[in-house]
Amino acid sequence: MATMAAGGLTDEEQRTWRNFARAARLLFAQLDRDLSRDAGMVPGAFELLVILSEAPNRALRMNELAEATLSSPSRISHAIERLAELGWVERTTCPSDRRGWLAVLTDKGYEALAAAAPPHIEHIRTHLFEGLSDNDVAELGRICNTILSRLPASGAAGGGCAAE
Amino acid sequence: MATMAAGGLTDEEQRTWRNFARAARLLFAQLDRDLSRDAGMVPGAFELLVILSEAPNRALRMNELAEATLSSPSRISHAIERLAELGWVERTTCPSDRRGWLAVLTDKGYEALAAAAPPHIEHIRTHLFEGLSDNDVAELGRICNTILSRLPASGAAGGGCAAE
DNA sequence: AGCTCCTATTTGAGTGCTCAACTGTTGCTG
DNA sequence: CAGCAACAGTTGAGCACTCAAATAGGAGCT
Repeated sequence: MATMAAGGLTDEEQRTWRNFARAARLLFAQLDRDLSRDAGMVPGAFELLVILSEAPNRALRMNELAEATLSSPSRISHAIERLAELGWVERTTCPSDRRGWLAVLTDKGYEALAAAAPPHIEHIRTHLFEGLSDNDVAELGRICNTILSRLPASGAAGGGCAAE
Repeated sequence: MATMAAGGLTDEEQRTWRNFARAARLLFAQLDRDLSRDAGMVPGAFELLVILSEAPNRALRMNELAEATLSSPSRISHAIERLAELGWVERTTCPSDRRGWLAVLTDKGYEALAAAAPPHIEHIRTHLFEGLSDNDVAELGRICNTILSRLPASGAAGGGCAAE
């Protein structure tokens, strides 16, 4: 029944596209659920905390956060406000540029991250990697890197940014 | 800097995970933007229209829609209401089960889908497939299918459901 | 019939995201 | 050193999704 969604894709491409979309969405949904159940963490908060924890002085400017998470300044602004209400980050003015703000990970935020990380990583392993061979993992990484490199404003190759 | 997010993953796994997550999110975000720009279609609406268009009589029950799109009954209920307001679907009572409702794709909805599909597919090709070899496509499909098959409540293999 | 449990769906409150203004800074240019 | 475009970030409205509660019909048992 290769009707509407078929267009100019081969059968193989259609299958791959649907599998890729389903796998990605289901996987992210599962991980988000796990994270919110285990750590009471809203989807996306974890990523912000990780990135901050890896930054020098555990601090980053808002636009750097936006870039690192591939999201809009607006989203970062809202999200950091929520994290600040939880006491997980603090905002300090940027010394070198009075327009800017630094989001700083607090000790409390670091602890929340430290508590959330191990189960989360375990879930990534069980849901994503456990069924894949070493070769599959390498192939998947390579292919995704290729996809990334062709997407607008991606920052592909090796892991991008300072987030590694 | 393999700190918090490292845990029990190898370097290769970390790289693959980050590339996969970035590629998937960036790709979906791009396609959603394209779709909403070209067709004024909210993310997710397209998928519903496709599934309805492929169903017998262009009609499906709410729970079937939920299953096919891997989403909650609640989301379907809200989403179909929005599509109904646009005149793209209609709701009729289900003859065999008075609890149920059928969502039926209208001609207007079919036209909207027919207009939206070609550019969308073209975008899938350019963003996802154009940089991949035939072998990459096959590998990616196979790997995603493996991932799917190990995820709870997935319905993997060959394309799942009637959606092919 | 009547009871009870299960399934199908809707509803509404709450929350996070997007998009389009808006405020305040910086730094280039004449 | 004005003037002004570009930049950094916030704000608020609007919308889509989630979760829990509510409605309502079916199915099986006695």
